[in-house]
Amino acid sequence: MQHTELKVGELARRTGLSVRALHHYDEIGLLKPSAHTASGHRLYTAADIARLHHILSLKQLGFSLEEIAGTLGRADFSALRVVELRLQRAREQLAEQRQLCERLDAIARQLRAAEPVSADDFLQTLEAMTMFEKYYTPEQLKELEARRQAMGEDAIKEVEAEWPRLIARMREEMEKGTDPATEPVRALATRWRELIRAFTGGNPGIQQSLQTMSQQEPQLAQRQGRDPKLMEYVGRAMACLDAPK
Amino acid sequence: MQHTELKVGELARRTGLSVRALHHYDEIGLLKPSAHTASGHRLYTAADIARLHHILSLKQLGFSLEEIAGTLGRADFSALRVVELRLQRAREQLAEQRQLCERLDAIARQLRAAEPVSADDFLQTLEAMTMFEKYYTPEQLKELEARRQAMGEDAIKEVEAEWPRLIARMREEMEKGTDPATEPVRALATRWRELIRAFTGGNPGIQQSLQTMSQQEPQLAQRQGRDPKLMEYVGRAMACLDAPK
DNA sequence: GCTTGCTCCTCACGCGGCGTGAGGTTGTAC
DNA sequence: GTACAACCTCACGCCGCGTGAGGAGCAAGC
Repeated sequence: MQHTELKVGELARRTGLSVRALHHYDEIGLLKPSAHTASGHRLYTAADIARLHHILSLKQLGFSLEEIAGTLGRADFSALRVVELRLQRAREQLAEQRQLCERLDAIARQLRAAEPVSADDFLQTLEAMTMFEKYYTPEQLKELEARRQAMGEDAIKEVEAEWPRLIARMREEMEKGTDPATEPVRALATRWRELIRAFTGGNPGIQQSLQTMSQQEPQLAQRQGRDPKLMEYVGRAMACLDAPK
Repeated sequence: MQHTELKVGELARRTGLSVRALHHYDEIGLLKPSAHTASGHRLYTAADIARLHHILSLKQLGFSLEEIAGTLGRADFSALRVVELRLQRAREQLAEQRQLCERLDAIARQLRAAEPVSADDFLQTLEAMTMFEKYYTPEQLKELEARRQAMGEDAIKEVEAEWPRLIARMREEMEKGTDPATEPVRALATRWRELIRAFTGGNPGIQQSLQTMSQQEPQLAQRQGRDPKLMEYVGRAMACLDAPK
């Protein structure tokens, strides 16, 4: 029984840790070898090795070195409570990871479905997605996704291409000073309303979220050419649609 | 259009970032404000803000600041490839998180089922579990778990209490020098075999894993009092069981 | 004895993404 | 003029080590 004390290298080899890690544990007081040679080499006894195994067990469960030190420090801890707390944290992290995967997967699917996308388009899409996640509830997002699926890729692209044209034509009329109650503004406003309805599906919650978003994020509308003046003009045209001719 | 340039504080407020974070992005060259006041205050232009939004989008997807800088640096990257790589990483992390949750949950269940457990028992159980995860395949672990469920807590405890007694009695006989072919060693060996069979369920894979574990981890057996000499004695007793009387 | 080659030792900096001061200047309001 | 907020630039701290640098201990072969 003379060879029970190990030097760092040996212990590192047996546990799969690095020598540096063992040095670190020594530094922070987590595992101090109970003996040293005359020349200062660390000697780990059987008790040290047992402690190290406990440390590694707790480490596998995701505890920080500080938590491990605290736990091993006083032996009167409630194991169940410790584990349950850790489990709760792990569950939260799991949920976050899952969300992240879903986000990435959604983006990847979009990218695969679309033509090779320019970097700019990609970043713009990303921004739109984060915006959506900010203003729409998860259920609303699911409904929107379902509607997109139902419409099909091509139809979506058509709509996305139509919007800028519609906005441009509306602006023309506004700048010409056309009365919003008359044609062709009535027709444009009707189409405008149709496109919005195609998006919301008539869901009042989604309508509400859409409105909130466009109010809170004016720069988004701005980039699409929907500045406040134009929107006011469109608003008047809509009102005229509802009013009897 | 005179108020489009923002100072750090304003930008921080609008994005939810900290001023320090923006300083950091400046330091590492990720987002350098394109203008400064005469006195050196940072002024973020609309373009800077747009870039920041891109940065935040990519950050939400779990990219590191360095990766983001690289991605935004050259505009010719393949969005799909970038996202797919990130997705792969995220999936791996998700799998790890899930495993961790399962481990923690298994331990929590054990702790809830058992009486209030001492810290030492807890750590010992942990060690046993990590050992098991090392030597048994996931399917084998599931089978073991199922068999435990079927046996019930109390039966398991009885067996766990019986083992040390059985080992002690076997050691007595060995030290008395009893012929392993005779009673009462035959009875003890028979019981020994029964207990092992109750554990393995006769599954040859599990039998194999059990053997591998006890060979690779002699200190585990040692702590239970099953030293090499005793095991050799048991082995002889087993052989006598199989041989005709 | 001396060298070779391995293991051991003690500093000490580095990573990522900032938090958190310290200590000083600028800008704005009363 | 004076308060107070917002800005500035260092610079250290976190966590769990990796990765050297520069030197001493230790067994084996010449």
